[in-house]
Amino acid sequence: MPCGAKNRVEEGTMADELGARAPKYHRVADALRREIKNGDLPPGHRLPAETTLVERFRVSLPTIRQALGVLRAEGLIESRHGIGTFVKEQRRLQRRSRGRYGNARNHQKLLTHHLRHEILFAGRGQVPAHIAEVMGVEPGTEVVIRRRHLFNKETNQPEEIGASYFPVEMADGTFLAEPEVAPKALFLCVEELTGRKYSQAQDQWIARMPTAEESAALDLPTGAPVLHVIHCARDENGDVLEVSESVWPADRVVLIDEYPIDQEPDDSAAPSEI
Amino acid sequence: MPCGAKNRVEEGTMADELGARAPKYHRVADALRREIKNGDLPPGHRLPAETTLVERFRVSLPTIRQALGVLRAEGLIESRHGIGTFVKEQRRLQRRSRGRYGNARNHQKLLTHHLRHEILFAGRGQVPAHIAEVMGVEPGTEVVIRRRHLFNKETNQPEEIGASYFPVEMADGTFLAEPEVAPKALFLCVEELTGRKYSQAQDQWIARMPTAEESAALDLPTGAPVLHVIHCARDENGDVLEVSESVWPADRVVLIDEYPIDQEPDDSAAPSEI
DNA sequence: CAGTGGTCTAGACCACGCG
DNA sequence: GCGTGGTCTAGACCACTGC
Repeated sequence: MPCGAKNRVEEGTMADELGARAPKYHRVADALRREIKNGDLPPGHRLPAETTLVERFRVSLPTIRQALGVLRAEGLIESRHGIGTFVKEQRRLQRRSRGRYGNARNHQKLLTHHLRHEILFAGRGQVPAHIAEVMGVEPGTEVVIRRRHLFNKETNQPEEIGASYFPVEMADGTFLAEPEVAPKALFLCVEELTGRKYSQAQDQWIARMPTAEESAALDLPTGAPVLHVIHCARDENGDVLEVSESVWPADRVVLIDEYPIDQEPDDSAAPSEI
Repeated sequence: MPCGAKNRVEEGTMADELGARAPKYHRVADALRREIKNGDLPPGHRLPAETTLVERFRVSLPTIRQALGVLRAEGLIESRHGIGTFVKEQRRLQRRSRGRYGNARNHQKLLTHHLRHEILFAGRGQVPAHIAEVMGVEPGTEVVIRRRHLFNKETNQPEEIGASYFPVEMADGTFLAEPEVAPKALFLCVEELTGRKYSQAQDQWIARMPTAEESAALDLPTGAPVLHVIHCARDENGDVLEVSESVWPADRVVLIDEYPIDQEPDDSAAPSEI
């Protein structure tokens, strides 16, 4: 540094907001975050080049890059190699989660007609550990698996990674094990094939960071998390008819769930000690 | 580098897994990830020191740190300053989301008896923009707000950040605007105070990266996302009784939702074009 | 005190997208 | 070609923890 001033980051603009002892990258991130939040840097706008920020904040390039890394992890900005760094559009598509069942019974069609289905795999396979747990079977048990990617028909953007798992004795030999797109909602197919009715469900909601595969398949920017739902449907006897899971890019999608609130005390739901 | 070999990262161990053109930090992350996944580095185990990894992989310290940053962002490891870097325990606490209502009607008590409540604020205030939207009021409208932090009684770890918002004309002047912990589930209090019944709900599920405040309040490791639910409850006329939101540390909590599946086609849920 | 991770620097070269 | 971000290096010093 030319003069003796230590810890000077755009003196006067931000020195008083955080203690002077906060890391430089933190203070740079804070200053940029404030400009984004208050509208000086609106969504879609390009940030100054990293080298420009180096001059402006009087810190080194790696420090600037660390600051941008913070904002990237917060989902506020997105960098495109060779082009620049941009303020992200914060709009999320709204997708229905549970109105699904009643809606599909009504219209007897695919649950998600605004999406293009791509069946990656359909057939027998070993159940993954996290699915085995909710299915109540040993890890590695053979099940019928259907893996799919769903794309937005308009933008062609990937919007969901999904998979369904069925007990072998129920689904093997049926078209559930064939890679054609089903003619209507899967659960209606299962009900027809087996004569059993979907009557109760359990959903597990998980937020986590994506695997490298998910990151590529969903076209996720670095640092963006995913929303992962594991859905287990049973008949009235409590036998598992289907376990399905979906993974959404959380920076682009919010899930909406609408349901009635019971007016009566509820004993049916096992009160699991948690 | 002493010899001319470019792109040599622990030659022979990993060079063939990814193309030799993959970034070094990527290949280092991959090698460590594999050791974690296959159990060579079990949960809770300490990784070798960064300087040790420098020697082992023959790359520079910043590169090792970048690789560890990848794994940290995936939630696989956690660094503790002055101590070391550890493989994270992947267990998540299971918390119920929806059984809530029926359960609480049954037992007439607090929804979450395993948690310690800390009321941060109770009283009138301006409704935040994202809540105003679901409430159907102008941003900045005055509402009654209750903000709370919930801690695990056993471990004393923060487990949820929550807030409830009520229309002023409904809640002002009642104990809902006072900072004492309510004697039973809030919605039962509201039903008693207003004589109106909670009859329908909408939940929005969002996964995102935490703000700095949330990161501190929930004691989140760097790179861990949060699960954010915005819950809107209405009476049978469609009037909003309460909007509440909860933010959970996604690396420690999974939300469980159990519900019956309708046997009849459902027309009630507005089919919103999405 | 020694060992750990956290911050910061001043460079270098590469890969990408566009004009 | 030029400007952008992506990768990588060899250092330095600081801050935290536990012995």
